[in-house]
Amino acid sequence: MSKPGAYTRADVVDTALRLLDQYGLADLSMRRLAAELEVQPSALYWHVPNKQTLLALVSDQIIGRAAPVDDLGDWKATTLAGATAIRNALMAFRDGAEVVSSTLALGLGADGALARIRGGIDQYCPDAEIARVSAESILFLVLGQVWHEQQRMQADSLGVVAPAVEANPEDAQAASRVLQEQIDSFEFGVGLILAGLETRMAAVR
Amino acid sequence: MSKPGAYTRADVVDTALRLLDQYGLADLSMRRLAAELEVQPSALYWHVPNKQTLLALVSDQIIGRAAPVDDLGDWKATTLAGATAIRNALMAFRDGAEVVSSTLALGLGADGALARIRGGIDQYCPDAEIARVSAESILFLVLGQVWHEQQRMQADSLGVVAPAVEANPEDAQAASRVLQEQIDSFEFGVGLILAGLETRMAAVR
DNA sequence: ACCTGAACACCGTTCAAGT
DNA sequence: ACCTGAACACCGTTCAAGT
Repeated sequence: MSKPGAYTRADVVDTALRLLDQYGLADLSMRRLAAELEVQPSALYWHVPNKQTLLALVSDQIIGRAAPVDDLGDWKATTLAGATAIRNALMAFRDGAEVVSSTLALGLGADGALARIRGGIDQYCPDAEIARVSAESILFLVLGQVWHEQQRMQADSLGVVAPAVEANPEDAQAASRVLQEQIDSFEFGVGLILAGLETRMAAVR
Repeated sequence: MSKPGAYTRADVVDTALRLLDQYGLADLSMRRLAAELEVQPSALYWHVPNKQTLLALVSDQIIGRAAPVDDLGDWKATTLAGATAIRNALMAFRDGAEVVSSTLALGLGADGALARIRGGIDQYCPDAEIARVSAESILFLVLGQVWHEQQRMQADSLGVVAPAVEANPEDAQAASRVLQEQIDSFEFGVGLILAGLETRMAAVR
C-alpha cells in the first residue's frame, strides 16, 4: 500500500489462497501465482522466502478462518465443536486438508488447529501430556477424513470413478445423504476418542 | 527376464522403493529413477502409465511388507497388533507415511492397510459400517503420527531445529527415551479409539 | 522498497522411431 | 517387447541490475 502497484505479503498469500481454491494444490505454482499478480516469478521471493513458507502462510489463513469455539458447558460437546470448526475450515477451500496436513507435518504452521481442539479437553483433563496426545489424535483423524473426502469429491467431479451413490434420479437427495454419512462418520470417529478419553480419566480417579 | 538388460515392472518398483528410502520422496523423480536404472526417462512409461501409479505400487510394497497379524484372542490386543504392524511397515522406509497417505487419499492402493486393522475389529464388532469407520479412524491416526515422526526425524538430522531432547551427554539414552515416548503416545491414541468403541458396543447391547 | 531479466538446474509426459 | 531420441510444456530458485 506504500505505492500503487506494489504488493504486500498479504496480497500474495490471499491470491495464493484464491488460486488454491480455484485450481487446486497441484496447479498452484509460484509461476502461475506470479502470472496472476502480473509480476515476474522472481518478484515473489521478495515477499516470501520459498514456496514451503508460502504454503504455511496459506495454511494459517485456512485455519485462522475457522469459527471461534464457544464453551458449551459439556467438555465433550465443546471439543466436538472445535473439531467441527476445523473440519469446516478445511472444507472451505479446495485441497484444504492436504495443504494443512503437509505444512503441519513439516512443523511449520497451523498450530492454531491443535489449540482449538485442546480448548475443550484442557478444561477437563488435568494432565497436559494426555490432553496434547488426545488433541493430536483428533486432529490427525479430522485431517485424514477431510483429505479423503476432498479427494473423493475431485475424483467424482472428474468422472474418474463412479460416485458412491448414482443411478438415482433424485441426485440432490442422494448427495445430501452422502453428506450426512460423512458428518455421521466424522462425529462417530471423534466420539470414539472422546469416549475413550472419558473412560481413561474415570479409571485414574 | 526375457532378455538380459530388459527390466520388468517389479524391477522398476523395487528400485523406486530403494531410492525413496535412500533420498526421500522429494528426490524421487522419474528422471532420477531412470538414471539409476541406466535407461532413458521415457523407458519407464512402458512399465508404468505415470508417476502416480508408480507411487501406488510403491505404497503397496510398503504395506505388503507389514508383518502378518496373529489372532491374540483379545480383539483389542489383536487390533493394536495390526496397527503396530502397519506402523512398523511405514517406519521401515523413509517418508513411508507420506507416500502411503497420498496414494491412500487418491484412493489408489494400500487397501491392505485397512484390512489388517479390521482383522481384530471385525471379529468383535457385528456392524460392518461401524467396523469400517473405526478402522479408518485408527489408520488415519497411525498415518498422521508416523508422518509427523518421520518429518521430525528428518528435520533433526538436517539440524533445522533443535531436537526435542539435547544437551544430554547420554545421547543413546535420550534417543531411546524419545522412541519410548513415541510408542507410548501411539499405543495411547489407538487405545483411546478401542476403548471408545468398546463403550459404544456395550451401550448398544 | 519492490521488481525485472536472464539464467540454472531441474520436472512429468508423449511419441515417432529403432532393435 | 522393450527402449532411444527428441521434443513439449512446464517447475522452484538465485541474483545482478533496474527504478
